[in-house]
Amino acid sequence: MNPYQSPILMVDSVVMQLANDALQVLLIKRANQPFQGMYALPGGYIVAGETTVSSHERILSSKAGIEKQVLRLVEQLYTFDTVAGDPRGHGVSVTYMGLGLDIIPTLGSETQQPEFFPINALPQLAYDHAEIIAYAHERLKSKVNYTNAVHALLPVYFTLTQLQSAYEAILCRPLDKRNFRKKFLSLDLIHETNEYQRDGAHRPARLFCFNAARLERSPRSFD
Amino acid sequence: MNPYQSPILMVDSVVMQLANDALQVLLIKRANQPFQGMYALPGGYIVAGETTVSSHERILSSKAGIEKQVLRLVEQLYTFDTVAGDPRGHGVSVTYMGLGLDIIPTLGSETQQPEFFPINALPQLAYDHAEIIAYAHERLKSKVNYTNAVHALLPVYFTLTQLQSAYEAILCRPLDKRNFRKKFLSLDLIHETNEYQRDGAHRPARLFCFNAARLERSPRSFD
DNA sequence: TGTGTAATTGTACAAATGACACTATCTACA
DNA sequence: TGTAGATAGTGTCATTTGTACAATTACACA
Repeated sequence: MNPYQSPILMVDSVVMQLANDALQVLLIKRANQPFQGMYALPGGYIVAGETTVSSHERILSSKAGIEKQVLRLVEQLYTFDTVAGDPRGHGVSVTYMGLGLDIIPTLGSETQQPEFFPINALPQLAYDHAEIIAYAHERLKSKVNYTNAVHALLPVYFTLTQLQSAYEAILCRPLDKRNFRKKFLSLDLIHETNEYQRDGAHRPARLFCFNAARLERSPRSFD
Repeated sequence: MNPYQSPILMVDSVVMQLANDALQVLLIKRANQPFQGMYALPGGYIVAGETTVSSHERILSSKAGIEKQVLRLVEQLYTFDTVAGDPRGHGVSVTYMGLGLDIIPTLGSETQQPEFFPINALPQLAYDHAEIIAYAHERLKSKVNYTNAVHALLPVYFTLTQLQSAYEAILCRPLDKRNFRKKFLSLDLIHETNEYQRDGAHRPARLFCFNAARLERSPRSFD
């Protein structure tokens, strides 16, 4: 059917969420050689009849029990040639980034101990997965500067403090509270509600909400 | 050898250069079905033992006689699933963008009438290639705003007027001469030389030169 | 009612952006 | 030789944006 012998096609996935004031990445412990016992991104081979997108969904479901509805933003990252020094031999890996909230990985049909790790405290990783995660992190950092992408990491109703914490976790640096609020509110990406979050022995925080549930560009960049 | 049946892997290439004050895209006329006689991006199948990068080089050489040294900037764009309504059937296409100067396409070993067309006056295109070109154009527009990517489209020594024309061709809008010069010079991406270009019956223009021959980010964006 | 805790708000200075028009320098030709 | 034609080169002001910085508000609990 196919007169050409293609390289092996794979998908690797960088699933991220916020927890404990940090951006966290989903990793699995490899059950088999190569890199047995080491951590890696969930990934696998693309089979006939699959698009890269549907393959990505299948692999996350089977390896970490994560169904596609759980990911509130999915974006293709980059396609890597995996030749030099890669024990898998010659192949091509299409990588995706998935963002969500309160994701609880479970043992899928292929049990692989899925677990989230803070992006700044990752274990040693198999393959070139450390580079792929660094690439995903850069992409996310830049994306939150000119889009509402952070919506995929937050609940529908959130406080400005939560929003700022999300940006600080993604950008890995502290932000000035007054400047952050002034700037973000001027972008017209969110609107206030009349609800408040009562949290403890202090003034309650007003809850806000994104205008659009889907990815949207802001008129100018955040930073 | 490969226990999995992968989709067909392809590479498509968006080669661009400046000519006649316009950004131009390399197209070939298809010799075979499907889309026989229509224009398309140069592209082809990735064969065993090739990376996507080496496949891209081979395909440009064989289909348009363009050797890799001629492209002064090559960047991967995106990987498209080619399923819905695509006569090739199920496949995955990795797309690259290549930028150069004074590229003269020739009939390669696979003769396909390669020719440059202005990006704003393209003929009807095969497959989803119009979308791929639009994607490449968006990428380039955004890239020249925060990098020195335009260096790949200009000669080593160039005038500020040439530089501005390049930006206008890429961004498809006129720019203010004084603001453009002030802004660009403040970015520290180029330096002046003591050479002048004598062109006709008017004041000669000073020649400038990029500081770095490779891709470099500018401290802030251009636009 | 006082204390602790987090939420909310404004000002002043620096930097960047954007609109806008005239002078300089060369060639060619009368 | 000097004048016309053509492109190169340059500065100011008003507006917007970025950035540094601290006091007050509203609630829970003791």
